[in-house]
Amino acid sequence: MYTLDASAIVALEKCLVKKEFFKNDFLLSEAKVCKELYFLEKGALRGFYNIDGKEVTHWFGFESDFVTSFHSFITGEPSVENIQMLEYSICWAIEKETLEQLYNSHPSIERLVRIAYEKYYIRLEERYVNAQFKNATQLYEDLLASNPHIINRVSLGYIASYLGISQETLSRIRSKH
Amino acid sequence: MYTLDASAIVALEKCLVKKEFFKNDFLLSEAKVCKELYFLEKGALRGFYNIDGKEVTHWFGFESDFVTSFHSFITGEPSVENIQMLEYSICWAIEKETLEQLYNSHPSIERLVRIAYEKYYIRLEERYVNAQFKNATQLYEDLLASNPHIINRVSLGYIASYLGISQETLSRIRSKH
DNA sequence: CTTTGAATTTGACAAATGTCAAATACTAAT
DNA sequence: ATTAGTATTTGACATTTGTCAAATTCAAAG
Repeated sequence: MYTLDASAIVALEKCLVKKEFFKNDFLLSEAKVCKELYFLEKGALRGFYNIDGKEVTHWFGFESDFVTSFHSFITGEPSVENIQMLEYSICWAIEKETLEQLYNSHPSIERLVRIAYEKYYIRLEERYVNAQFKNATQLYEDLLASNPHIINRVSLGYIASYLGISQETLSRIRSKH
Repeated sequence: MYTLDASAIVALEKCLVKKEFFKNDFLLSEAKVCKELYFLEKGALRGFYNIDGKEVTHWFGFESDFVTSFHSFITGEPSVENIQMLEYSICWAIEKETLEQLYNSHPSIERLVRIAYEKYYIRLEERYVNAQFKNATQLYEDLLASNPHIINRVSLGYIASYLGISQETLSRIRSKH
């Protein structure tokens, strides 16, 4: 893991704003432009779309994750997704403009972000390939193997959605142990 | 689109190596560590996995794309994917170590890459959500709408694989206009 | 401990897509 | 133009997963 130099840490800390949220609070609602990036110190949350009247959870965030609607944050367009807390959570927020000023004054911060994007990119790529080429049972077993803690913190309806399968199918998979 | 300052362009050009490939040549074979990033000036290629004895194409590259096995390039682990040319192509290659030296001497190059990752991340995210929550017909129609040129340059078997559906299903969708 | 609402499971059936084999169409080289 | 090899389409059927409704289980509040 890349670590910032001391002066960058000082500069960054001056720009972070602590925000607390309770279960079910929204960090972001669709149609709003997301102008902040968040670091999730404690808690859990989900990103979801409303598609044809249904909520589709496509992503979870946990401790130490960077969180935002990346599409909205990067493009400046209104968000098409919602971010909602699954538990009481503590976030540190930074404005997009502030972050970009920090990039100019502290290249090590831009490097930290570049490396974070690399990590997140390959993580998403792996999920993508799995989702497309594994069946429902394999997806669930892989999740159990790689992120067993999710099962204990997230309700099964959200997990089914995250895996791209119906809740009933997930339930049937679980009933076969 | 972000543009480099003049000195960065000069420095970068000194580090790029031109490579030509013919149709069906491999840019990368699985099990090899991918230590280079490529800029595709001209041509087309595909990334694919061998899963259970079947080739699964999960990605295409065209003119102006950055190309590599991101997982292998970033982690330094052996590639699990192959990259193969679909046509005669011209690439510009840069070594990972060389690129990292350029990050240090020219922050604008690191910025260019950071912005490229942002773009690639949200592109992948969009594909991911589509793949998971649209049916085969919608996926094909979306592809026609957003990337009509792909149909003319890539064989249907690869496109079916890319969309995560069987070639027969794609053929039946097409027969209904 | 009981109640109430939410979460999860189960059953019956429908729909979408995959698989395998065969037929047809296309392409490039002779 | 002919041929050989490849790409694409079609048919018949199997399999997986989704949908809807109902039953059951769980969890929090009183």
